[in-house]
Amino acid sequence: MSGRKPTSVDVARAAGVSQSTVSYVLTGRRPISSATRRRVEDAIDRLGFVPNSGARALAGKRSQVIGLMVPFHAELDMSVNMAFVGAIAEGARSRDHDVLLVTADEGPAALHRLRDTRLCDAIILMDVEREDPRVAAARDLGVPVVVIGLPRDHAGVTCVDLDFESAGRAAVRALVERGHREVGVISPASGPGRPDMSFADRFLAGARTAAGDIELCCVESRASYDDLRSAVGRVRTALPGCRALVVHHSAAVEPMVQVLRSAGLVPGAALDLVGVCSPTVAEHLATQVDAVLLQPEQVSRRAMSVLFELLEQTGAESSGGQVHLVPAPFVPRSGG
Amino acid sequence: MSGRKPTSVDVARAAGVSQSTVSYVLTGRRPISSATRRRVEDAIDRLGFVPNSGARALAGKRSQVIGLMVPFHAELDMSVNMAFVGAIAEGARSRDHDVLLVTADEGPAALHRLRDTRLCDAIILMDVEREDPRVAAARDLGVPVVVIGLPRDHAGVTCVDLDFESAGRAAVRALVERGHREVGVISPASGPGRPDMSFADRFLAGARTAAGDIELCCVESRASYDDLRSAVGRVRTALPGCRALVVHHSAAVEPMVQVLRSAGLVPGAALDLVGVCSPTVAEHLATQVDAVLLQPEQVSRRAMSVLFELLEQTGAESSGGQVHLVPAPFVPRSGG
DNA sequence: CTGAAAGCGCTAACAA
DNA sequence: TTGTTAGCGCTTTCAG
Repeated sequence: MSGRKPTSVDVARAAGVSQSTVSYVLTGRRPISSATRRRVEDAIDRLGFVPNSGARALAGKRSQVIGLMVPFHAELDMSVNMAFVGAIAEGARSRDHDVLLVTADEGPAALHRLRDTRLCDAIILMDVEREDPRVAAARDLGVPVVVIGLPRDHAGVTCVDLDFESAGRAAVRALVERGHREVGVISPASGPGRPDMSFADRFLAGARTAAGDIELCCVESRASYDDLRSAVGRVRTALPGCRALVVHHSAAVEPMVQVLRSAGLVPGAALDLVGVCSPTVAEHLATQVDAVLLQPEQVSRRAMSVLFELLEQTGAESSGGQVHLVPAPFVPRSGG
Repeated sequence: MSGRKPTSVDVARAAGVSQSTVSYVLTGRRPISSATRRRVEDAIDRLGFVPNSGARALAGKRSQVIGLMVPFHAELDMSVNMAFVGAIAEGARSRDHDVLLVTADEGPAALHRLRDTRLCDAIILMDVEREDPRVAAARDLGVPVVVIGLPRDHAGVTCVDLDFESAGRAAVRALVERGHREVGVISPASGPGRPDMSFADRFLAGARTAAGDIELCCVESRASYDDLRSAVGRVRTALPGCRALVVHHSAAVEPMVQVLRSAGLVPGAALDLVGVCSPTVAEHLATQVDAVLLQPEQVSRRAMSVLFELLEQTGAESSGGQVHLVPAPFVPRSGG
């Protein structure tokens, strides 16, 4: 039983090389003859050597950690959020990085803290809405930041988000193509916890574009039955002949199907329903409906690749401030 | 504009003290006269000094980071999971620590990695079920670990979990006290992603204890409408006169209320329903039902306090291996 | 292609 | 109560 945990010095001794050579084998920052490389690598896994992250961060000025700011409000759709987080964690690991989690209610101060402690090399902000004090802080943080969402004033900040506008277009277009002349659109309600969701408006803008001279009735609703039932009621009051609905809210799609079924309006038969939701929700639906898929994993993957591009730049070139919109594919109900 | 970011040396110079004094002011590991303490603290926030976490970890042998292993399977109730995570993050920050996130599918290897890199001082494993390879790894990791869940072989590992057994007792007892002689219990189904949920069994064990000579009909169901409807059907087939139901599944409670209402069985009127769910779910319910509250935040808080106790011990005393069960309070529907 | 040596910015003896 | 000093375990010049 070796008492102490092995260091790169131990590895160097075991391999009969200098300690810096061990480091260079690890970092790959200079050519190493395959002979010594093998001896070092052998020593490494013979001793079970793992580099000390603190020492590495101190000497190398990089922690190999990505900061991730996550919202924990009860109002949000947590299963979707978890999908974001999971994919981000995966993307980080696949690039030999780790993820440090901070809660959104630590606010802009957390960004400065993460920078100043040098705890992480780059930061991802989830769930950024129209107005958000973190965006200003991110802009001149001096550390690469990628924002998930599309804030109003996003000049100089790299943003990745779902393309809600094209999602709105796709949803309505699908219904128009099925011959509908009247369409109801049910958007997530902006509650007290969500003062300014830009995505709802972007979705509606897209929907209106696709509608052209088609009648559109837009109402808001939370994801509960009773609210959805009343939302459907409002649509049918405004547009009595309407047989086409769009629900823009992952968590509302399943309840909506139930509401409609219990009102005798089976989606796919009595009316057409387009659900705008995550793939998980779409798959678990008993009744097949048309879907516009919001894919959190895709957004996360994109965010990670953009983030690591920023990270690889020297810092001078600063290709920041771009907006990346991830498409939301339309998937007709099984059988087209 | 000061170019470089200030270090403790800069602070020392500005305060006219030695660098170690700055360190001692920060760590509080030795008495400092209030006079110099003030001068140091002034210098600190005049310069905006923040200690470098890498250097601190390297020198101090503590990273001030808690590792958190989170499950990301789609089968799980993500909103509940997020509540766990949020409360853990909060608990860490309130003790001046941060949280490093790793995904459960990195498995036991991640535990070794976290230990060997010295990335974190302690680890929390979420969602540990009956058999879990991570438990063995945790047992002799040499780093404090707290497990959320109750694995079969938990000797030598500190566990924190909800007290599902007493929750089961409370749920059934409440119905018995309301005069019911026949009770249906609907448990979460153990799908392919969840081979061995110990909590479902513990809940049922509690339910059976409280039942005594009362008729109990236990069925499994997933959280969707159609499944729940069929589950209710099965109960009513077995126990035609049964007017008392328990649903043990946060995500199933709201759908269940709908299923019952649409069958003309309004909870609280035609029958009594006890929902075993998180406070969030209970609050958002339109129809008031009796509830046994599973409080993820309480579990997290407990886990954190236990973890920090372990962390404060020298390591010799090893008060590990204890099991901490967090009670699930029964809350009668409004008005008692 | 490899080695020697100087830090990175802290903590914690050891001295006073 | 405070200062001096020796590391922590790496990365990265600077020399060969």
